[in-house]
Amino acid sequence: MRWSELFIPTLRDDPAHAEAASHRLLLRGGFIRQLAAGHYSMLPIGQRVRAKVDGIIREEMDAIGGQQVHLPALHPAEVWRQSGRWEAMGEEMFRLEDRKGVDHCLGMTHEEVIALLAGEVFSYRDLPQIWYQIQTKFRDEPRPKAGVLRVREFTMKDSYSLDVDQAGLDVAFDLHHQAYTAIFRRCGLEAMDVVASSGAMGGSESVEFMVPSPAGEDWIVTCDGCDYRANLERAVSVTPEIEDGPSQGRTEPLATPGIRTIRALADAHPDRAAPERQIKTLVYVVDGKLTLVLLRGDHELLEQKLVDTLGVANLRPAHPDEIRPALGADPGSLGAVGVQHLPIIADHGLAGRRNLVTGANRDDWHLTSVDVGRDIEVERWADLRGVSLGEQCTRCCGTLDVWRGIEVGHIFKLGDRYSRAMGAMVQNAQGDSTPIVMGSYGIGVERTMAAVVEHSHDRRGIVWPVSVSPYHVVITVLRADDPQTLAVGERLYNELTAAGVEALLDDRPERPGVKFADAELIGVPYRITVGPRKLAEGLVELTTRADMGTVEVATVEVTERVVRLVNAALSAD
RNA sequence: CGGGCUGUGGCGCAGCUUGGCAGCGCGCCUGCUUUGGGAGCAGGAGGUCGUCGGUUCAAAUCCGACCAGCCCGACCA
Repeated sequence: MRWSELFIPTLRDDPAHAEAASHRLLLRGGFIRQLAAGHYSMLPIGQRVRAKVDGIIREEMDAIGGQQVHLPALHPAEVWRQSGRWEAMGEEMFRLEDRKGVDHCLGMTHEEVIALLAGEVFSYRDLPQIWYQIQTKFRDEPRPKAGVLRVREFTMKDSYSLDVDQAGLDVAFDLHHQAYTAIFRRCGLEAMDVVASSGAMGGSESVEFMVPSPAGEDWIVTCDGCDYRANLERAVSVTPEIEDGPSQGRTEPLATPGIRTIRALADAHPDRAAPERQIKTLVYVVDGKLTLVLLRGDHELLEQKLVDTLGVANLRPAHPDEIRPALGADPGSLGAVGVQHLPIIADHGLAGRRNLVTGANRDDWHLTSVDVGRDIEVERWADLRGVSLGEQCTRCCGTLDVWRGIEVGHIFKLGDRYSRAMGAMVQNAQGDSTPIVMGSYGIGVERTMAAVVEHSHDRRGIVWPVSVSPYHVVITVLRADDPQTLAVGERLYNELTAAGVEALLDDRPERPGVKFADAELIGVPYRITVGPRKLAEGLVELTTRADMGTVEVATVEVTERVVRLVNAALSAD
């Protein structure tokens, strides 16, 4: 294509209000424009990049036997009511009514619709199946941010596996794991697979694909001694033993006027109330019911772990006016000693502990010499605490690191939750009717694009890998008004195009600086510079965007050289 | 939803304190010159100053409400 005929509205200045590198550079480079918070238009070169990512995804999905489908984005509420998610999805789902007053929603995901289709599979002989689509999803995010990294309307590749049993699901899951690894590698990303929480999807196992980036919104825990890696929501670490000393026989009250925090109590009584010797008592409302959540004083609750442990959707911290009638004190003086009427869930870090300090359920008083087993009736033990930087790995005793990542993909083993709800049954080899075992697998397409930019840019702009770049090579004609120079540019363009290389001919009547700056901003991996001076010696220049290295090449040889470079880059996948 | 900030030609901003002709840079259009790292000169086009209401002889400017956007947090398959 001739640049002079394209719509590539590059901006000379950084846009205000664009912090994340991908947001800033995709805007400046003329790839995207914002319509509203969380809704972006893809401009021509942005669409080309997205099509490249789509193409890689399709190739890899087809390679594992996936069949592409296309499902409606607008769903009747009835379908979601059948699975119970019409209520469970809450405010994140866009809902609307048609003219007859019937409820509908914009699809956030398609387990229900797929499970309905799966109802047309009757025999295990027709399994396994892998169905996928690349389609727009809608989620009413409370806070869209960072350009296309977190939006309310986006393209997702979602696929679904159907199997007769768990062993089949394991195979489909592994196939997707391999396909995702290949997809992200081909997009130039170093995506890491980490153990993850299944959240509201349900299911037995899930793995996220994370790209390390400060722009990411998830926290990832990795070990420096082994290959342990997990989302913070699932990560565990060694809890060092604390020496509590002998039991004191019974609890003792301690006047603590005005003290409301773990820190303040530790400062007031450093001898016996260090944070690790206190019990942190939190009160949550779980499905409408007050529940006490206990952790060691120096540990933080990771709410997702509580959600996963209890298997509930509705959970929030209790308000003080709900707590006082139940426990008789305000937050700051709460404890679980003697509490019989509320469920108590405690973190493993408190197991077997003695001589601890906790609130007395009486304002301005605490209790000392508290033994967890003796004085507190824990109904359920669980891993509830968040891992911190520098703690020990449970597998190898190595040191844990915590860093930010962008979630570009997530794969789930769902089981039969949706097939049961939607009536997707097959007959197995024994002739018994059995629910289809499903898996669900997603990739955020624009988020993957943005992750590539986050991962690969410099002060000049984006550095696309050949595989997803809007063009493979840009031919920068320095004097587009000089017929001979332009003719050489056009000849190279025609040769490259004929050889299957996607070339962009910069024939604009701009000065060289403008053309160089734009080419670097939009990140095309190779640039051929055609100027009258070098041309007189039969030479052009070939510049590699990644390192900005430039070599002079004979005009007659440059096409072959670029074809070789591009093909090498594409086949390296 | 809580906290902070911002809304003025396409982009980046000034003007607001102290009310009085709506400005600057870039970009855009025309012409001439220029052409290896975001050119120069000359002449132009383009703005309901986020919206609504109030105060006033007079509002971009003061007051109120609302809307939108950005950042932090909460939230988030």
